[in-house]
Amino acid sequence: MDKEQLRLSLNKFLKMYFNACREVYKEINFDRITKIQFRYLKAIRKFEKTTLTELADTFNISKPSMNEVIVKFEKSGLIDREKSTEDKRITVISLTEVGNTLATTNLLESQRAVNKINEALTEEEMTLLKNIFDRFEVDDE
Amino acid sequence: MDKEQLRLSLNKFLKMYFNACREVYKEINFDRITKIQFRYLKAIRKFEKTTLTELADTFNISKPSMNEVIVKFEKSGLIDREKSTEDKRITVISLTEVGNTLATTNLLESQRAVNKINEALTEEEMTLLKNIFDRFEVDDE
DNA sequence: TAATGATTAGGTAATACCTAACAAAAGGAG
DNA sequence: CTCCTTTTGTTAGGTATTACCTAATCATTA
Repeated sequence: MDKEQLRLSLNKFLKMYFNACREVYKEINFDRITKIQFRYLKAIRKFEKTTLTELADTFNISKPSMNEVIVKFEKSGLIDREKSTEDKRITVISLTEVGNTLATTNLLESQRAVNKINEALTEEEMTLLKNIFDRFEVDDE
Repeated sequence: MDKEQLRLSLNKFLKMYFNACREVYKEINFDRITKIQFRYLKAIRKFEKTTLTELADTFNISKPSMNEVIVKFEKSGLIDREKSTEDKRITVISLTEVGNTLATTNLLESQRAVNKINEALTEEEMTLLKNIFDRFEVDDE
């Protein structure tokens, strides 16, 4: 098969996906969040419950720097902070519902894309596509 | 078909694509370029030859602001500037080869992805995939 | 001579980092 | 059980970069 032709076809599919992304981003006001902030949010989500020190260590930045981010996240309603009862020095950080929505945009985007796939293809085609997609299994980071 | 299963398979494919992107970005040092700078580059590419005023008007920012960006682009070797011979007030802006490469990253990324598809699939499967991709034709912006 | 294109000078606000210093709490040694 | 050290979080103050701004100026054209 001619690679350039396949590339152009791939771009059609990708364009559909990125449109789905843009739709979702618009709906949840994703624009205000920067790349690095998004990475912090995803880390908090991964930890479920975490602390300032753990986050600062994870990203190799100083605690005051991390604190700045965390304070801003709290003011924006993306995280909750609660004093630990066992160790009163510790403040437990977790995502609010809004923060969780932002941190999991990939879920929303791909769900949206799947809906579009569902609309465009037959059952048989979807099965074909799924089988082909499964051929691209990669290790997680 | 179960949508969640299809979504997980889609993610495998997307992960392959984004890995291809990351490979390319690493190779061409894309990290230093911000989102908005990328948009400016793409605009210069679209115009082929343009001027400061045209760019400032296009993005609705002041000419000094635009100038700042342009000067930085020139210092980074992304654009060339040449005085017009017809109207000596005008400086014509165009992309260098490096700038063009950056502005067209999508090309490099999707080419890379196609190579990975080529490695993973048979001729028959690629034809199938191409036909399915073609079902997602969208209007350009 | 007025208008246009580009540029310089100087300023603001936001982001993303930093070090130094410190209070509160916890933990261990004697 | 008290004293000392460590840990956690926070404040204060600082830097560099990005992305914008207005005002003013210079060269050129109409």
